[in-house]
Amino acid sequence: MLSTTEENYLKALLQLTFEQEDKAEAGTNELAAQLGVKPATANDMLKKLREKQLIHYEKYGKSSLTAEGKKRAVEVVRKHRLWETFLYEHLGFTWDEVHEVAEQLEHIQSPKLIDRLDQLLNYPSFDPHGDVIPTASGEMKIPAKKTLNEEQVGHQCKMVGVKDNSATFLQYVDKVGLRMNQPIKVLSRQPYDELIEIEVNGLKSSVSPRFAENIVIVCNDCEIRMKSI
Amino acid sequence: MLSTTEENYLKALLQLTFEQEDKAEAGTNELAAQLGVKPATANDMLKKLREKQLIHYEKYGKSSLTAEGKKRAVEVVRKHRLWETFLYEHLGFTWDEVHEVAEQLEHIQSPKLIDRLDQLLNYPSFDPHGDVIPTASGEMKIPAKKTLNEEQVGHQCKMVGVKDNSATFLQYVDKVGLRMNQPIKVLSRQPYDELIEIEVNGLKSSVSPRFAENIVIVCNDCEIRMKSI
DNA sequence: TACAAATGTTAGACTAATCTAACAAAAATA
DNA sequence: TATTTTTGTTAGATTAGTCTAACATTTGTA
Repeated sequence: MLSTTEENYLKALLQLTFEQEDKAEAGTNELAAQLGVKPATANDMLKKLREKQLIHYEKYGKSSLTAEGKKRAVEVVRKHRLWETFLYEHLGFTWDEVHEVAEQLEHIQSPKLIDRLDQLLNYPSFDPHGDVIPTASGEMKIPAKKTLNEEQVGHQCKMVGVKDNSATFLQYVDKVGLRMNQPIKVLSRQPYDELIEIEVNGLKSSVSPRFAENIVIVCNDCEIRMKSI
Repeated sequence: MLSTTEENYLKALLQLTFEQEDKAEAGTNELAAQLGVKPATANDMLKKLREKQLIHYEKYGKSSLTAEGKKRAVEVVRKHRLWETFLYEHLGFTWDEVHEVAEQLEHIQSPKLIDRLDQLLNYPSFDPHGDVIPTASGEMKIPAKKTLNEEQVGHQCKMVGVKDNSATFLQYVDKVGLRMNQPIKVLSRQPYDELIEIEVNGLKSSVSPRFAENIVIVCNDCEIRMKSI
């Protein structure tokens, strides 16, 4: 059984090596910064986690998760995101309030609790921030990226980037009410002029195809490919 | 902010001095036994909690909670029992499974979480074991004790004691399936012979008034008096 | 009441997680 | 390439919570 602290180190390492970018290793200082501890502290823990065969680490080298370490880290992330979803959907927390409490709840040890929570929430694939919730077997469903104009009517998606970085475009994006990771619903597409009607945070707008093809989105409802971790 | 350990000591002291019997103090060995630690360990913590003005304690004397300590302990009990109720009612845990997980969940720090959970559960007064859940203001609704023959038809109650301690009677109690603290439902009362039909753990039985007046119960549905703590 | 048993305390040690300060290695750059 | 900067490590100290072993006090009883 891992301590809360050990779990946090594994989670931080996962976030640095897997989720943020696709570099496979993280440095000691970097990890320490992520966790809000001093490098000396992180260094001790790295040695301890290597002893437990949860990470790969060599003196003066970068660190990465072993298969077992990755599995444990993914379990923590899964719990975190399921709790966030529960707090948001069943207890009326706002999306910015859920994280802090989920940081505590993610360390509760009870496989049955997490299974049942997953069931209660109807096996969600995304948390309130739009992040992917790993399945019980540790797989992550990664939604394919596309642009807003390719999205089907009736589907939900979220913006994860833009193709045009001009000030004019970005100001327009802002005016329409689009924010990174905020859910977007595609309401309709006018046959006459191809205008796309969307709803963001309760606010409805119509955007042109020209605009829409510069908004990179991930679709929550579309076919997804599994990323085994 | 109290540590998980400190909270556990306060809760244990509450259980020893308030819930089990009505003696107002507990000894160091007794407290240590309750928590599964050695007396030396408990002794250190007693000094620490006295420093924080959460308990009354003097060298070689018994310990008891201060007003502030009692308040903190009741909060922990409240959280424990609300979580038990949630696990039982919303996640389909059996009543014997809830305790272990609630021991972990009771230490989650988030007033909002507990308020919302209370609301979700519709402000319950009893947990799945039939124990009283303190209110948000720290009051406990104490159900009045009476005997089974005084209970109304349709009400739920639980056995908390017996008046007759003879072997004959106790064996009969056992045969009917009655256990301490197990929910009993009063199904009907025959007008002809006054036999009381009850249901315990799915098992239906009929008992005589003579039998019923020797079973001490608390009624979950009846009027209750508030015990401010 | 005196002694034995029960209860409670102290001292010293251990582990986990943290820190600071000094030092070592690797990387960047002049 | 030599030097500076960044990065990483080690040593030693600290805090919380625990232990064992020895000692002290209180309680109960012969």
